[in-house]
Amino acid sequence: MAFWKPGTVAPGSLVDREAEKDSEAAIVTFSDAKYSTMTMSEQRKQLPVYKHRTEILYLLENYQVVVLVGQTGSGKTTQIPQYLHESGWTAGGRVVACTQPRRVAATTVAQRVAEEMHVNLGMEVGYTIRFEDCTDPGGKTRIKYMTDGMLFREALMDPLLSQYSVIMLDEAHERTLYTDILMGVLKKILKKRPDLRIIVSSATLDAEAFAAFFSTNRDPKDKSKDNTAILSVQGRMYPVDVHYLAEPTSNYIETAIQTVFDIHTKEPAGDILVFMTGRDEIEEVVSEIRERATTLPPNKYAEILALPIYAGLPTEEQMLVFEPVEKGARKVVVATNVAEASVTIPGIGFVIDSGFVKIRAYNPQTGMESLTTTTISQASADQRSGRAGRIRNGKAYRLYTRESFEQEMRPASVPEIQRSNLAGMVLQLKALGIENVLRFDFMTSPPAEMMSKALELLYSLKALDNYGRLTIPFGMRLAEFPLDPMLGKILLDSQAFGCSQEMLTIAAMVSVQNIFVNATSPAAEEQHRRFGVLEGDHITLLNVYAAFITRGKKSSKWCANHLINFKAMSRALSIRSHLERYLVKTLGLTGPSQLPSCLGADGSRVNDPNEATVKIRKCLVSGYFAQAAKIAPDGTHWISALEARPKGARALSYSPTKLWMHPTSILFKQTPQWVIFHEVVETGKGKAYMREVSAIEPEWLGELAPHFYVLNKQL
DNA sequence: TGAATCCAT
Repeated sequence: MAFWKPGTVAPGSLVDREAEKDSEAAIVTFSDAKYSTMTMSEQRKQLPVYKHRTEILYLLENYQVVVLVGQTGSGKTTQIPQYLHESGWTAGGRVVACTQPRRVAATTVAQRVAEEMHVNLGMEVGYTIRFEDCTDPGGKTRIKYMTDGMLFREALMDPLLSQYSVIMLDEAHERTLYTDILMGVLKKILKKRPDLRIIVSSATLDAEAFAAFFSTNRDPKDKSKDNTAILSVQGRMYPVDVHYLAEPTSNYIETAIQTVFDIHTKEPAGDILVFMTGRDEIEEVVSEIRERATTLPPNKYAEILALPIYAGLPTEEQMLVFEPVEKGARKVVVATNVAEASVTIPGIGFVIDSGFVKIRAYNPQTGMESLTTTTISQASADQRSGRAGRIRNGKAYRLYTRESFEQEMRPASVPEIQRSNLAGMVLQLKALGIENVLRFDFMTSPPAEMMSKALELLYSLKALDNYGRLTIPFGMRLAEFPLDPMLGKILLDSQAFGCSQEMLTIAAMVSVQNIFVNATSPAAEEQHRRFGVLEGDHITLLNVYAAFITRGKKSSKWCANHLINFKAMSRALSIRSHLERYLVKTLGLTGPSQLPSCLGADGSRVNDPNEATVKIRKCLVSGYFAQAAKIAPDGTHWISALEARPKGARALSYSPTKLWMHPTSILFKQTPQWVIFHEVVETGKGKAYMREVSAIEPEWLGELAPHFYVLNKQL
């Protein structure tokens, strides 16, 4: 059976593919080098998805949207794009895209597929992630792995995504912000491009919902009008025995530790993975296990090795969890949610699940994000348990009752789009020509209040006009910038302030996390202070960066000496150079040398330093004016400047806000009267901490944002 | 006066 691909003149034929197989098999006998060729192709056929190859291709002929329910280990991500390529979907210069929620996934999967196809990565098979385009500039790339956010951005350049014949939205059940928006955008594109095909790869739970979202069939009785189909593919997973607590625990940390020792003393070999919510808990569990392990009779039980893993941990320490332990010893990895989907630790036979996770949620009333410990969803619980069944039969110990799982946990987590700051996304939708964003077809709509808040901010940044239309050229330029709108505005305005070089550095530095290694230690604080200035964190970061490229010669040794995270600095360097390229292009300049600086090229202050820091901080105010605060009378905290706005000019939904200086800020022990800040994080204890803070003069708010702080005498 | 789930552009 041959398949016809809409819009193609050269359908692939099974004859060709049979010939390929023959030649491969024939060559095998000649050399060991080619032997690996056969094993790779044999390996491909062993994957569960291979059995569904014909069916997948058939469905794609007949349905615009195929929802693929595929469990872990089915091989869908690496194989389906290859099947499409082999059967002609990439003929005529067209491309098959496969989106991933994470950068690492996009790069590693592309690497693997390039190996399977015996091509160089970046040619027939490539990937695109932010700031890294590993595809063929000559247009030879046929299979493209990319982050979901990148595909969304590509729609800005080409609203019909015309080069793609098939787009596979992988891991759609994770419901990331960009996957969700892409679904709405693709639904619109499908109306104009009947030749386009979409594969939505999802977990069992929401397959019907995805299909219903894309369905254009208004007549459920007439199946011939269906444009969507659902297909299930088995995974390669071993069964996992799930155990619940008989009674709820009041202390899951202690219960987790006890369960570790129960497993260790009663169960056969196999490493243990423990899910906790954050660094503090992880360190506590790890040190308790280490301590109690010393009391076990050494000749009776194997050695037990407890290791932490979380995103903020330095890379070298993270790597330890992937190393095999000595024979006979048992590894206990205590992890945050990184181990649920982002990181796979080999050799896990047992999972202990606290049932909790920290999630970030945006509060439109205060414009702040909070970080709170929440009960996980049933889908998360199953995903966590599944981590025990990757090598052989496993066991999962859930530190909650079956009743709690069935009655208290929601089936799936709240989609990201319902708990995010939507300003950047709304701006990009406007740039895509979607004027009425409130009526955009979302798979799950965000709360109306979050949309209003986003529109209000964009209006105050002058990216939207009185009618809610994108302003030209400013709003359009801002939308094209791959940054948060407030940060984007300071870069676009930096030319007028004469400090573009400095703002590029600052924007890059606030975009990476954990510049200081182990920032809470006294030694790290001391190093931090060496770069510190009273103007605040932004200029301190500028000093760190300048020292890194001049005195530090971009070396890892210098970083180690100053307790600075080398990986973070390298990333900042790369982000900066990309932002620089964008800024040069957006401003219509010929090269980076045309971008003004208020300091010397090497970061030393050749001009009046005071004048320079004023320029930089004023420029920050031009983008961050909505995030300003004034010190409280008792000097212990700050009050959001929104409080100082006249009633009529206050945010639609406004509540007065106390803000605290984050202990990692260089201004922690200082009392600047007025500040602006990059972000606020509200912790579980209900305290809102400002991060990346700079001292400002209140007059600047009136001068640079008169439309925002209307006639305010209090400033 | 004291603190960091995790991604993405």
